[in-house]
Amino acid sequence: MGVPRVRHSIFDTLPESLRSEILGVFQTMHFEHGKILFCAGEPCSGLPLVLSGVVRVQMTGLSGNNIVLYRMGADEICTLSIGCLMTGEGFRAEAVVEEDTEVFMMPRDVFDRLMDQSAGFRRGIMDSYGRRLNDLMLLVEEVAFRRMDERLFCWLEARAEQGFLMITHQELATELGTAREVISRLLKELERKGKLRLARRRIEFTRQFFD
Amino acid sequence: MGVPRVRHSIFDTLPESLRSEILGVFQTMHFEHGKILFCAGEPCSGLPLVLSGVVRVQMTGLSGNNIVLYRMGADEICTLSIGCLMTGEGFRAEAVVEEDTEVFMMPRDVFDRLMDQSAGFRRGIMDSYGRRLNDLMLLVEEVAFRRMDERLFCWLEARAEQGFLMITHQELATELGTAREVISRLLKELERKGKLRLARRRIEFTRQFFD
DNA sequence: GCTCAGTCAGTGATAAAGTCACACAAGCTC
DNA sequence: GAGCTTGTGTGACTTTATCACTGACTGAGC
Repeated sequence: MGVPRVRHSIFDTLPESLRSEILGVFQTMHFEHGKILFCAGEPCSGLPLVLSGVVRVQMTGLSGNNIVLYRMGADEICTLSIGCLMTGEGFRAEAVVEEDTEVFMMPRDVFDRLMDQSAGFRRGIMDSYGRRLNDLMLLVEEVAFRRMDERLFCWLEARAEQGFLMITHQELATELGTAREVISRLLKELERKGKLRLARRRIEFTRQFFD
Repeated sequence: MGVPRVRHSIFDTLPESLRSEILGVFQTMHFEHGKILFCAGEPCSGLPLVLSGVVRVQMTGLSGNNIVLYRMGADEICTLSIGCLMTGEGFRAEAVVEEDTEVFMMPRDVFDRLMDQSAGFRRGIMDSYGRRLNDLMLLVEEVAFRRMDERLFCWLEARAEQGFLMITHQELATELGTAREVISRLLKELERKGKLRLARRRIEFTRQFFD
């Protein structure tokens, strides 16, 4: 495998001495596909910096339904955990690893120290917070006002470049925060229109899809 | 009117010298009921610290529908503006004054300086961010999964202590991110059940409401 | 190969919520 | 009072959610 290039841009602005000290102390953690980075209600053991891979953050409603809130990719920070880390209360969300992931788990005291000592670090954290807040606001708008057929189509469109997707209707329903039956019916409708071909766990996009 | 006690708890942890300097430079601004603190897309002139009053933050969907995201009261910080302030892009939200409000409008350079110099200030900002994020996550869950009759009832319940409310159905619809007709029908239903009495701009709670 | 259990998808019936169109009523100005 | 604006009520219809059930596909074990 070789030694992975372990880096995160939030360290770029640190003075050299501080950086090498931090990087020396840290060990990176590996999480495989399907592993849970943190669960709903669990106290937070540190601030995860995502070095590579993809982590999905989703929440379970009181009704038991799920919805995906956002994803974190390489070079992102699990902003959600900061609140967790500071107040000690867990959030009602869980983080599931979608693609094998490397994470720096930054302990609380290191986080505090960097917040104290580095303006660049602070800026990175605040940026991340701002983006997350914006994402969630857009999500509220989407869930409240957009039609499901349009939302589904957009979601598919954003991942159609490979020509097909391996995903179950239930997983799609969780992405959009709706029921499996709704997705099944909308997909069938798209298949009737000739934009898709459906199979078990598989959605294939036809040329028509892109018109 | 007398001189209002102009204070905000985020200043409490500042060293005395810094605090008196900041407080000396600031002027508080007054906003009256109905005034707009900031509009969607508008660049941000500073970080508003709410000293008194109530400000409602709402967003307009692409469809033109509105939904209330959250409210800010005395001693709160308009966290949303920080992202705005840092990236220079406006958010798609607007802030409307509900009860006459006093605000410290903190300029960008002062914000940066306090972030640099005060751990307490940083902590206050991060706390505020965490709470906002949590609120929005709960809102996503509510909008995605909860039934409207239940949401309406909870909303009314939380403000029923006075025995009546002066509000239009359209305003209620904006609170919950739905259509006016939906609210009208649900309210009529509650009236039929004897829990409310409806009049123009007015909802009166009967004893039955509280059972 | 065959059976069986578990997972995944399709669908009808019904209820809840959103949209459209319009009627009408209350309060305001002239 | 006439004419206007704002707020509410309601029918008709569409979209979405929920419930209940069916059957199809897949993999493990025999």
